[in-house]
Formats: sequence, structure tokens, C-alpha cells
Amino acid sequence: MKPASLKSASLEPAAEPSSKSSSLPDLTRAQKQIYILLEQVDKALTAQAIYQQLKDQQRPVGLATVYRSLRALQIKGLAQARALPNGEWMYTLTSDDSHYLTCLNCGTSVPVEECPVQSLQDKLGQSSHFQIFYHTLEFFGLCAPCASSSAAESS
Amino acid sequence: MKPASLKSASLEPAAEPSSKSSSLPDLTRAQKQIYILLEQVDKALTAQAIYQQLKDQQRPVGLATVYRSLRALQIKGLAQARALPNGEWMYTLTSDDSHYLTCLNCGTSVPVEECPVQSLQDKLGQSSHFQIFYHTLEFFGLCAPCASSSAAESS
DNA sequence: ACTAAAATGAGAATGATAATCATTGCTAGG
DNA sequence: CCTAGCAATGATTATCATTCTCATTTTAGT
Repeated sequence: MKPASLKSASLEPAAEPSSKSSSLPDLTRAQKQIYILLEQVDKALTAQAIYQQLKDQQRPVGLATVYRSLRALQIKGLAQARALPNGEWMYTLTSDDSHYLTCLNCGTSVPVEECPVQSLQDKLGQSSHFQIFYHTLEFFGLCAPCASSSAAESS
Repeated sequence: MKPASLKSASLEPAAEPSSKSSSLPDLTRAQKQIYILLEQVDKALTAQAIYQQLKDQQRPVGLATVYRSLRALQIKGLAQARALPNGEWMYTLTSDDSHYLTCLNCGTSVPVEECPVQSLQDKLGQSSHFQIFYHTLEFFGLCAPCASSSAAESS
């Protein structure tokens, strides 16, 4: 699972035509690649999935660098993370303000459209000493099938 | 805030003095111990901390069982988990409806008092097919020291 | 170009959580 | 009082996402 020595040095360093990504703040090469990928796919990805997709796109970024870059993007306020019940993390750009309703038993996840939090976030941004980039809001319980099954009985 | 019921290791199979814990649904021994502990300490604990505290209290529960029981308590709607940026999970009873504001750089976490979400949760409980137990709401950004330092510069 | 600092990649290390499996402890018949 | 069946538990091991280490490459400034 690791044949790609594929030195892209000979190829063009990086020429992404994406309208938005052209006006990005100072990001490193890896950070740019990840930002652009998240923008393209427009859905949440795990770090491992990001690593894999970039490799598939012939624009490989080392796994360690993927993690480093995701943290950097978070601190720059460009990316956000949400933890799944199974311990994995999914990343999106902060422009994605989706929220979810997740089943604690089977992990099924459905999006929630509404969000009554933005005004509170704005308020906190002023009253607290934090510079707030994003918030996560998630609902947990049991989906219909799991609730009706013996989910709550088994230990 | 809880007058630690201090149940001596007498022998009674289950004589929980705590007003609340006496009316617990059918929980296994380990689940009861964990529930009572979370009730006593009245703060979020990691699974490892729960394991350690129960051992210290001469009421040891195996680590594997701690994890199993925490999952069971979640599915029963009695406990909830929140993930920290460092990958650890903290557990509390669902009666705890705290929310936090967390620094992405240093991990500092301060509680947020208000929560505009409950009404939406109630509504989703009716419109969706989920049985909702709890929600997590967390704000992320940079605390004042981290924001002023070079946090956002370093990658 | 030359040098220092930052970024990156490959592989190893870490550590929390999950899985395995043998043992223990209930519980219902007999 | 026994005992089979089964859930619960504990000790250990396995897993695997994430982090660390360090050598190498790239970038920025002069």
C-alpha cells in the first residue's frame, strides 16, 4: 500500500484553478491540497480518507502531514472536526454548518437542518475572550429500528 | 453537593442510599457503580479515570467492563460522552447539560451557561424517528492568549 | 546561489478503545 | 440443594487512528 514514490517535483508545483482557493491566506502546499479537496468533495472526510483521496488524485500528502495540516487549518479557522461515536474524526471546512442526529447503537446519522445557535455564538464571541471559529451541535439517541429492537436491553 | 453515601463494603447486594440511584432501571453491578460514581463526583470523567477511581474506592471494575458499561449506559439514555480535541472522551450523566467553549490550540475549556437548543431537541424528538437522549453543543476557537500568540502562524 | 528555518514524508511509537476468551455469578428447573 | 444455561466480568491481547521522531526536501531571505 505504498508504491507511490511518484516525485511530482517534475510536474507543476501546484496550480489549482478553483476560484475560492486562489484567494486563500498563506497556507502550505499540503494545507492547500487538503483545503481544495474538502472544498471539492463538499462532505465530511476522515483524515485517512483525505490521505487516500489525495494519493488517488496523484497529489499525495504524507499521512503525518495530513494530520498536521488539519490541525493547522483548524487553528486558522478554516476547518472543523466532529467526533463520531466510534472514535473517528471527520473534517469539513468551517463553511459547512451542518448538524447531525446520530444513533448511539448503530451509528446512523441524519442531518438536522435547523440551528438555533448562531446568535449565541456571536454573543459569546463578544462576551468571552475567545475568538470563536465554529461550533458543533449533535443530537444522540436511538434510531427507530434500534429503539424498537433490544438495543437498550443488551449490555 | 452529594453527601457521598459511602456504602460500606458490607454485603448488601444492592442497597443504594442515594435517592436517585435507588430508582435506577435494571443495571448490572458495574453499571450501577459507574452511575453512582458519576453522580457522586458530579463532573465529567474519562473511562480511565472512572476505572481508577472505582479501584481507589475499593470497588474495582475491570477496564473492559468500564467501557462496556459506559456504552450500555449511553444506550439506556443515562450517560453521555463528549470528545476532547486530543481524542479522549469524557463521560457524565445525561442529567448534566453543560456546554463548553474550547481552545483549539491549548485545549482550555470554559463552560457556557446558556443553551438555546432544548426546544429544537424536543421538536426533533417528535418530527424525526429518533428517540433523542441528549445533545452536545461545543464552541471552538482560540482563547485570548493563544489568539494573540503565534498560534495561527505555526503549522 | 547559500543558509536557516519551516515543511514534509516514512516509519516507529503511543495509547485509548475494542475484541477475545476463560471464569464467575445469577436464575430457573428439577 | 444441585445444576445447566446464560449473562456479566476481568485479564489479557489486538487494533488502529493519531502522534512522534528524525532525516530529507522545500521555502524564504539575503
